[in-house]
Amino acid sequence: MENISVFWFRRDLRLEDNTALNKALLSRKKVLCLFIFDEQILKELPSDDARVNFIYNNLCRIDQSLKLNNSSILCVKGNPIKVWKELVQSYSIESVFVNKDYEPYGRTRDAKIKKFLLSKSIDFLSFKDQVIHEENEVLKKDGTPYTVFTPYKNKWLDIYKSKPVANLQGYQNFFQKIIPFPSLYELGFKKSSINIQDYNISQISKYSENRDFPNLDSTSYLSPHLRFGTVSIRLIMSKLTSNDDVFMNELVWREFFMQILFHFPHVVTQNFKSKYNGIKWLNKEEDFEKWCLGKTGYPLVDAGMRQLNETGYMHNRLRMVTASFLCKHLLTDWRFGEAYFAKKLLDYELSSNNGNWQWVSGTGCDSAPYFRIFNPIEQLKKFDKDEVYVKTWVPELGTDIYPDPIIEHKYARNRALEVYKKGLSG
DNA sequence: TGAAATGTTGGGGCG
DNA sequence: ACGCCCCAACATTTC
Repeated sequence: MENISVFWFRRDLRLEDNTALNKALLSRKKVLCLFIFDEQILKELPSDDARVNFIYNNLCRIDQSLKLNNSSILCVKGNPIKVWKELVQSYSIESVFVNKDYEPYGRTRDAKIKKFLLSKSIDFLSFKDQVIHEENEVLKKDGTPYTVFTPYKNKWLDIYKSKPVANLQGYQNFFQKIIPFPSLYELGFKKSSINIQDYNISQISKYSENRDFPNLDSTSYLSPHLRFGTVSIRLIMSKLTSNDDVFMNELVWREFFMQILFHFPHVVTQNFKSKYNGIKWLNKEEDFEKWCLGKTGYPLVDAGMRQLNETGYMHNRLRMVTASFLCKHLLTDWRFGEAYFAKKLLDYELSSNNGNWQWVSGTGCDSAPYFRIFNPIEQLKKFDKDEVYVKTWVPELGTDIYPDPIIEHKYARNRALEVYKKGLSG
């Protein structure tokens, strides 16, 4: 049996500028491409999940280009460790190439599989690909991680050197075998009504002037593509100019929260700052329901939530407004909001979602102070003055079907200040 | 990547 | 001309 390398696709669904794939193709062994639909993860998802659809469509696209070269993606569904145990029986594998995953679940999974493969004398080689700087590349002088954004960003920029984007080399090195690609139905899923759209790089140059105005719809729609790796972060960085510093900041925030999650994995379930542990959340079920459905009676909050529910996207400013409303006005634990966003957002990324929810709730590292409370009426005046955005998503606005405010702003504000103050310790 | 409360200033109306 | 009041506009502090 021919010795081969395996390249395992995970959240890097592209052939272009893919670090581990390029390394594999240069390894002088034929490269078999693999994707595993992890049943552990899939079983939590609805059968028409848009993100599964997106992954599936991108794998199909890649499989089609590989088939032009008499190769294929081996696409299977199962428990990753079990899949690997079968694979080493069916193929004579010399090395396995992956791009590094930094999330707790991925790290545990990879460690287990690496151990198994090494026991079979198979190399497990992992590479930095989804970030510019990974967890231990941006550290303070004493070698510990940053927990404050600005100094982190300064160091990040300080050590950034642009690298040329790698071209795909060695198409002829793909393992020559045509393997049928499973249908979405065979994987236990069906077509979603929600679509992940292409990104639009040309919006980036206007990011700093437009970013606060949701009605302009001037977002790049990059986030799901960075999440699933359908574009490389190096390619995006290479498109930025010195005028794009505000946009670049957001990319640095992305890596800031990734390294926070890496070094402080307790944030997944706990406050980053334990002195906020004493906050007495009200967690009223009916309030949370109304927030989820976009029926709070605050037009801007409701518009944001309905945009999320209907499209899987939410404009950045609305993420702050809706999150602040849930935590501060409704005194609902940020974990409920985080879980809802995780379920709905097409660009859901554990590190960013968790980091930003904790930022809003005041419990996170370098977060907004607890007494900073967004006024949804003021925010509407400032950022959607002509009410174009709110009317798009809340068509019944102004009629008597539209509900009265769930809570009075001034009362809610004072209540939040009190409850937060009382809950603080240390 | 807030907002409200409080403080200060300065112009205009008026006696 | 002057002091007084009112209040808008802006600045600072507080939450």
